[in-house]
Amino acid sequence: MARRATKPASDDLDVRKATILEAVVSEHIDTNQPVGSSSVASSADIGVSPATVRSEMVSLEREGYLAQPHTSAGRIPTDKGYRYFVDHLENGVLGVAQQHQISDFFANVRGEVEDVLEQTSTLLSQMTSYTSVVVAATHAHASILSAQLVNIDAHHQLLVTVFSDGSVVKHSLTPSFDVDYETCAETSRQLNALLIGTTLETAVQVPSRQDHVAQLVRDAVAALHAQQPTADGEKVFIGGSSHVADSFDGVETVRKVLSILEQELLVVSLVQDMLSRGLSVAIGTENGFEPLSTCAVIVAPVTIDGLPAGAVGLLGPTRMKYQEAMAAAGAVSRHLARHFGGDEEHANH
Amino acid sequence: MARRATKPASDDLDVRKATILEAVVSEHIDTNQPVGSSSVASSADIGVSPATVRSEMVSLEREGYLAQPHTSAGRIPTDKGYRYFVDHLENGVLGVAQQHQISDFFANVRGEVEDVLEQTSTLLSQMTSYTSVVVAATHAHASILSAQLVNIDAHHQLLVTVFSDGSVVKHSLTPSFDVDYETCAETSRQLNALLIGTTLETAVQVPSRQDHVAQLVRDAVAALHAQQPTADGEKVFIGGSSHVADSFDGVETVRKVLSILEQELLVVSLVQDMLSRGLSVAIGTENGFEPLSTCAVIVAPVTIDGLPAGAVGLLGPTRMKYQEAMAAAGAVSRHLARHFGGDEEHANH
DNA sequence: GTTAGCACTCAATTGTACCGAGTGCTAGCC
DNA sequence: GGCTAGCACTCGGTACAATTGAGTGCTAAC
Repeated sequence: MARRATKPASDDLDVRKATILEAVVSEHIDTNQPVGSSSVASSADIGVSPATVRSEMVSLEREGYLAQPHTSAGRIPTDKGYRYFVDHLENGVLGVAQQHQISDFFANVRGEVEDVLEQTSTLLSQMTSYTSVVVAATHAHASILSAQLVNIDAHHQLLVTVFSDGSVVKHSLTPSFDVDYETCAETSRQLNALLIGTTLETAVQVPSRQDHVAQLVRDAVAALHAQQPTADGEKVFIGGSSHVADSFDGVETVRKVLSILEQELLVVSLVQDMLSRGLSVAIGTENGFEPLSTCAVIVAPVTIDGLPAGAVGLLGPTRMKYQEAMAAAGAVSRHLARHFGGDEEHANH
Repeated sequence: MARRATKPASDDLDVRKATILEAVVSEHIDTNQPVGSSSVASSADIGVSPATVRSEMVSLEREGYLAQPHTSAGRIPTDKGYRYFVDHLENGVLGVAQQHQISDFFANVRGEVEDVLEQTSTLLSQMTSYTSVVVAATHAHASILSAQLVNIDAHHQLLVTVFSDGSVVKHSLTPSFDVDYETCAETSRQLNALLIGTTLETAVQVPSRQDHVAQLVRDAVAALHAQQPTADGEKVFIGGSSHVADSFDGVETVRKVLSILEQELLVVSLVQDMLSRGLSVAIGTENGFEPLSTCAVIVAPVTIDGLPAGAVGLLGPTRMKYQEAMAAAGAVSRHLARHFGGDEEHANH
């Protein structure tokens, strides 16, 4: 009660305690069962009896790394225990088969950026058996390459805007007056003159004239700049949500997690939040969403030509296989960066 | 064994049998429990004793409408039993609250078609507590209003095509030669001359010259016409997949169903198949996918200005609340048609 | 044709005993 | 002083039997 021996406040543990903790965590990840002192003691490199392990476990429990479901059961890692485990994990290497799987995928993938990202998310979830998340960053900073107003019919026009990052956005206009082809063409010309080279963050000077073309230009610019800062253009691709069903016990947990995944905005903000806090793994309550308190989330930022371009992530139970999952996420993120970056081809073959 | 009394082959039942069957089905839908003879007997308008009900049930079981989990349990409807029930359901009316919910939604909804459909799917799943599916038909028959080649950089061009149904499609081109702005503009002009007014099913005569512009035109047309007939442009929006978790007992079933839902092509073909067979409800094995054999699927086609434009659907357990669900799907489908059809506004306000 | 009565079946529940994995503590050992 | 063998104790899980009760099928009488 009074004096503790060596490391009081530091989060560093005794070598032996660390070994024990790691043994408990990895065995629990394997078996999903409470881990007892004897199986830890027999676990290879601990030359010490179960009794000793036990007393160390008591201490680890007092310090919050382990917990006991009930008196006569083994120990389970707490979030803090997992955290220690993850922090002291050396970077894993991917199996050769998986490396090949990734390379093959990126060698053969076709289609537009969105298609590639969607398939990437499927790949990642198949590789890991966890639910995967691929987030493509907003194009708020991309400049406009082209803006064109297309006449659907007299009362419906479509503003089609192409950005320098290759994204295309459409906005419907429904003016109260009739519009003909020529008016559209003229509006397109003025829009191009006005918008090309600007970003969505640039303020532009719209014409104040009262004619129809000016009116359309104003409407178009307004529609374009009206992007909700929330829906912001991030695209999210979620793959393998069926894995949620086998990652968690308890239907209620499954429902909660699925229900979070349905809200893409939440997912985006979770990932963004982790990136901004510099976290690559969020364990249990660390992610800030109560319904996800039995989940762990792994993210790996994707950086293309030095710029943040999004992230890939994995969501699994706290008892997930961190090393494998982190290695997979990392590898896929690097491949993505290479695929879209620099001198490489942009999307299509 | 020899003679049966009245209706031998017809799928029509005795009035009393029908009443009993309906009582069993609706009580089982309410309780998710096998239904016994006595609770059917006491169920209102059957002026008959449990014993009589029992002997009728034996006969219903022989004819395949009911099944018994085990000897001393009540009866459960078979798929055939549900089918009879559904076929003899008079059209339900939606609750006032729900009618309001739908009207409010469509009065306030903003954004492009895709956004509206996505939100519609969320609406439908929230109203019914089932997983919803919204399918927007392909634009194979829509004609091209505009085709433009935009220069991303010297080696990357984006072909942006606008169709008469308001859809916008992009295709990346990566020619092996450098392309400048003027080449792009000229290509765009030729593409427009060539493509405007055609559909993707129209064959077009591409130029056979060897200059860069002609090359680009050929590439662009090829990319445009290369649409997989499968991925065909149908958009699918799935809402409320978390409801899968509380619709089914058994993690394995949940996993299977989610895993089907992940494969959008499967979902589309399921819906298309049902539409082409003129089915509005597929119960259990009727839907043709083994993993969905404990599911029922409801679809309601969406017809805009007389043309098939897609469908809305609901997926739940075979013991779903058919009347409510069908009413909801029907109402939403009608509102969608009105929202996008005729003189109404196209998408935006 | 209907039904009351009855014997029967079988899942679900309850109670009991037991096993064993795992613990915490302590006394003795190195 | 740290480690460990030994031991009493805890408590979830399992196995088994007894009991309950919802529900059936059959039959004889109305």
